[in-house]
Parts: sequence; C-alpha cells; structure tokens
Amino acid sequence: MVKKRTGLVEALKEAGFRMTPQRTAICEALSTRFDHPTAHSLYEQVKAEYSSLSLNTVYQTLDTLLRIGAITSLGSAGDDTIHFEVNTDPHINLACLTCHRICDLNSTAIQALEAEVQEAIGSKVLSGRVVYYSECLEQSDPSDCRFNPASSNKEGRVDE
Amino acid sequence: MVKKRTGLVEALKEAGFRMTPQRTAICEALSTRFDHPTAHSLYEQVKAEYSSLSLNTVYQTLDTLLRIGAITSLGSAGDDTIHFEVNTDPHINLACLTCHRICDLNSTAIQALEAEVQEAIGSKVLSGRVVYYSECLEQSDPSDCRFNPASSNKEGRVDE
DNA sequence: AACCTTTAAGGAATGGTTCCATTATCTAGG
DNA sequence: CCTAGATAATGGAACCATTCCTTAAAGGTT
Repeated sequence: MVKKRTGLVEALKEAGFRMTPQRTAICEALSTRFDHPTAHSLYEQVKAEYSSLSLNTVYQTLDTLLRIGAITSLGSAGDDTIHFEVNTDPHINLACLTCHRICDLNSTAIQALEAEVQEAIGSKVLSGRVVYYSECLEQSDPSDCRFNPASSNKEGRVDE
Repeated sequence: MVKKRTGLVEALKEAGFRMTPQRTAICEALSTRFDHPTAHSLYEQVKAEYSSLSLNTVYQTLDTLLRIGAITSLGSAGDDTIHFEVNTDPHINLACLTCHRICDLNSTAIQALEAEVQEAIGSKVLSGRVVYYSECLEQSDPSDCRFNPASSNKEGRVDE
C-alpha cells in the first residue's frame, strides 16, 4: 500500500513560485518514481519529454523544492552525488555502499528522535537526514540488493 | 565532562596499517579538536607542523579511517564540503545552514533507532549519519551560534 | 642492511554543482 | 487582450572539492 504524496506542484504554487512546464514535469517525475533520484537521473528522465531541458533547470527546481521543504537531501550514497528524498514522512534511509541504492525503512523510534531535536533547539528544524550505510551484497549485482523489499522489508523501496 | 576518545592511531595499527609521522599528526589533530572538521581545515592545521604535508595525504588518511570505522562522514553542512565526525558515540548532529557549523546533541532515542536498523538488515552497519538542519541565527555572525553549548545544550560542541 | 610493499607528494584531471549573461515565459495591471 | 516587469530557462563557462596517477620516499620484515 503506497501512500499518495501531496503534490509538489501545489507546494510550489502555495509558496508563490511560478509554474512552468519544466517545473511541472520535474515535479511529476519526482512524484511518480519512488526512489531517491539524483539531479542527473531526473534530468535524463524529464529530458525524454522536454528535449530542450537544461540540467541547470533541474538543479534550480530541486533547490527551490529543498528551500520550501518539499523534498530533502540525503547526500551521497558512496557515489559522490547527491540523492534526494521525496518521501517526507519521518523514516530511516539505508544506503548500500556497493550498489549506491537507498531504501526506506519505517521506524517508530524516529518520532522520538525528532522530538528531541525540536526540544533542544529553539528554531525550526528545516530538514533532516537519517542515513545508515552498509553493504547489501557480497556479490556486486545491483539487481540483487539485500535491502530489497522482497527480502526483508515489505514497505521498503529501492532506488538506483 | 569530555570523554577521552580511544586512539585513532591504535585503531590504524590494529587494522594493520603502517604508521607514518603524517598519519600520526593527522590522528592527533583529529583527536584534539572537538569539532567536525573538513579535509581542508585539517590540512591547514597539520601543515603548520609538517610544511611538506600534501592535501592528498589528508584525504587518504581520512578515507582509511572511514573504512575502518574510526570516524564517520556527515556530509555537507550547506557549504558543499564534507564534514567528518570523530565522536563515534551514537548521537544527533545539528547543522546550521547559515554558519555551517555542526554540534552534537546527546540522544536517548538514537539507541533504539540503531537497534531497528541492525534488526532490519542482516549485514553489519558500517556507519550512520543523523543530521538535522536548521538556522541557528537570525543574524549571520558565526560566533553567536544559537546551537552553542553556552546557550542551550551543556554537552553540545560547536565547530566551524 | 636489503628488499618488498605501502605511503607521501605533487600535479593534473575529473565531474558534480554553481555562476553568468541572454533569451524566453509567466502573471498582473491597464 | 496587450504590455510591462519580474521570474525562469537555457547554454556554456567557471568553480572547487575530491580523485587519479606517477614518482620518490619511507615503513616493516627476514
């Protein structure tokens, strides 16, 4: 049972940003794939639809979404590129340092964690990254990730 | 009451790595400062002692320490450079997106979090990053970070 | 002390991300 | 509708943290 996300487009509009076909397409792409995309992978995906799309536009849109808190940044998964998180529900991320995929892990403890943070600082928490690193495989075939939902975690989701 | 850290030098030796003056100096530098240094800031610090030190050596040593789990990587604090964590006790990191400093926050919930991770995956957890982002200041003077231990958190430690 | 292997140094290369100038596009106001 | 003013997209150049490569310089072992 995959939860439908609140629209990124709506979030941009509410924050007072102009809507353009590119932004709409990027938001669509973000909301349809349940992985942890990089700027480049999004670019490739949306460029299929808008051949004139600039990589720069993807970076700008991601930055805008970050600033309004609609997405978060998870940093690198051992591949020196930034992975983004579209699922804003509090959860743990498991990153594999071999295949560089990240999957979500539901957590009950993380609510308490965020409460601790909120209490410790006066100002508002803008975003958070909770990532644990491991090796999901002995072999190096990414299609066989041991973090895969099929093997250990019904609700986990795997990305590239 | 600051806890004395287990030696990084010893960890390297135990892992079978050769000791060199440079590595020793870098480990010393890491263990004496209680912040979340970047490769460059370590380089500047140790270069004062070893003028011939190469930035490359710092990167290599940090990578080695990462691989044996003696330190962890926290990623960027909004400044597009990697900050390292020398305190391997489980804790929360608070990063300020204005002044790019990170401080530690003791947490009780984080033990439960790591237990959840350990249970979810079969393989060993290599490292983790638990970072929350906020703005510590209205004004932009880094010396006045609201995350500063003096103001809110006795055990917090602030870095650049 | 000699040998083999690991490490340091220096500099060049890489590549993700950002910056800049120009052109196109959106939205509000007339 | 049309126009004006502001925001966004594009393309390409620039940036800079990090990595790669090659050579010279130690470690540590027999």
